[in-house]
Amino acid sequence: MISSVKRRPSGRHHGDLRNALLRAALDLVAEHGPHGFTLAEASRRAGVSVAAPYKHFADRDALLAELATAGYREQAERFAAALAGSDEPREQLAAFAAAYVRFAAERSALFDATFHAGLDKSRYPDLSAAGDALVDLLLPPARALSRDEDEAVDLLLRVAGVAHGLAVFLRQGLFGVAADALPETEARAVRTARAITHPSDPT
Amino acid sequence: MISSVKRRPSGRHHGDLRNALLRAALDLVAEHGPHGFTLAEASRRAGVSVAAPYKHFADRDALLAELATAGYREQAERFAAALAGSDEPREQLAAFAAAYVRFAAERSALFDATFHAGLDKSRYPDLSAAGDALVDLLLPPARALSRDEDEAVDLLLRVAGVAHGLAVFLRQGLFGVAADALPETEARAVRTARAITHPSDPT
DNA sequence: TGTACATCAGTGAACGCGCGTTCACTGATGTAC
DNA sequence: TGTACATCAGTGAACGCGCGTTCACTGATGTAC
Repeated sequence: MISSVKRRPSGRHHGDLRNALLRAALDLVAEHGPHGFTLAEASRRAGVSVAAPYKHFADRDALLAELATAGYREQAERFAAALAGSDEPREQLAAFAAAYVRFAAERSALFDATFHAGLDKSRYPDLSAAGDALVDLLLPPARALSRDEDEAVDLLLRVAGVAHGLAVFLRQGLFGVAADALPETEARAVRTARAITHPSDPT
Repeated sequence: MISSVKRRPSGRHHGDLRNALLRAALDLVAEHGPHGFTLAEASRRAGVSVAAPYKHFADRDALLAELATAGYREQAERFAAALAGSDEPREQLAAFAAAYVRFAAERSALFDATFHAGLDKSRYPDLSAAGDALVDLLLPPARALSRDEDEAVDLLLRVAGVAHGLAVFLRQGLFGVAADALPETEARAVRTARAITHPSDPT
């Protein structure tokens, strides 16, 4: 195994415990769901005592919040790339919907961490800021298709709504094995987004 | 308080512990989420020892599964009523979407119990049967708008997808206080369902 | 009507478990002189 | 270059807690005779 980039791969000190804990936590969420993560088990997997995490995180929830924040940031990257694929607002929103579904399938633990961890967002400013950034990223194409701000928010919520619903259904296995069903579900999300943004949509 | 209908409102025996436990469990889910429910606390609220529930349920998950099953059954009632409001398939699906959102808002604990409890459905035949019954109920209007079965399933999933996504967003407070936003969210679900089933939908 | 008995819903005490968190500590590292 | 020292990431033992589950039990009820 090629050792990851570390500042100090020293004897006593772990070197990169912070990230090792985040990775272990993500694995636990992947295996047991967002509530199956425990600080104790994450410590064990990182090869460290149960007290060690407290040198890097205030408490259990703080670690989870950091995971969720990372999730939002990765979503932002993916959605930005999706929007960049076209300059037609309708196609941008359709690409966003597809990217949303893909994120939930490919990074399902991170998806769970952002949506199902049950964190009190207001306690974690970085987390809510990362969430707000997503909205800021996605509003422009919705505005381009809308008469006013209310309509833009409405449109975005509807497109994000389908994306989220289909993503959750995919995660829950309602479409059979998740990996097999991904392209199909992406296509479904795209078609639905197009229907929602269709000029003849009887709004 | 008017006492509920009981077979034996006797001294030593509780009379209706089974239902009292289910009600207490539902309250706990409402207060702390689907993972905040504990058998011990439910027993306390029912005014009974922690061992008492085992006379009525095999274990903790069995109680939760019963709650989820009840949730599906109530959804079935509500959706059937929604479909009965029209004989136009498009309007039936739109009414279903609205009813879905309404259920999530008005019976949020039951909604959480059905979707976020993380139960292994295959271990509870009654639960999965109740879930299947929902699909059977909703497929007919989707079939009426589709060329074949695959298209019908696809259509239903897309409509249910928006309904679910908007319901979750509403639950998470993305639209402000849930109660205030309910009519608005229902309307959004209806409009989106109509857009999806619109004849000119570029499928 | 009275009595003996089987049933079974609920008791209360106990179990082992894993958790989050705290604490005084240690020892490798980097730095100042 | 060598030495004294401050730093601070990680240790290991311990805490109190609430949980799910088990167990032998009890006593009110309904029933058979």
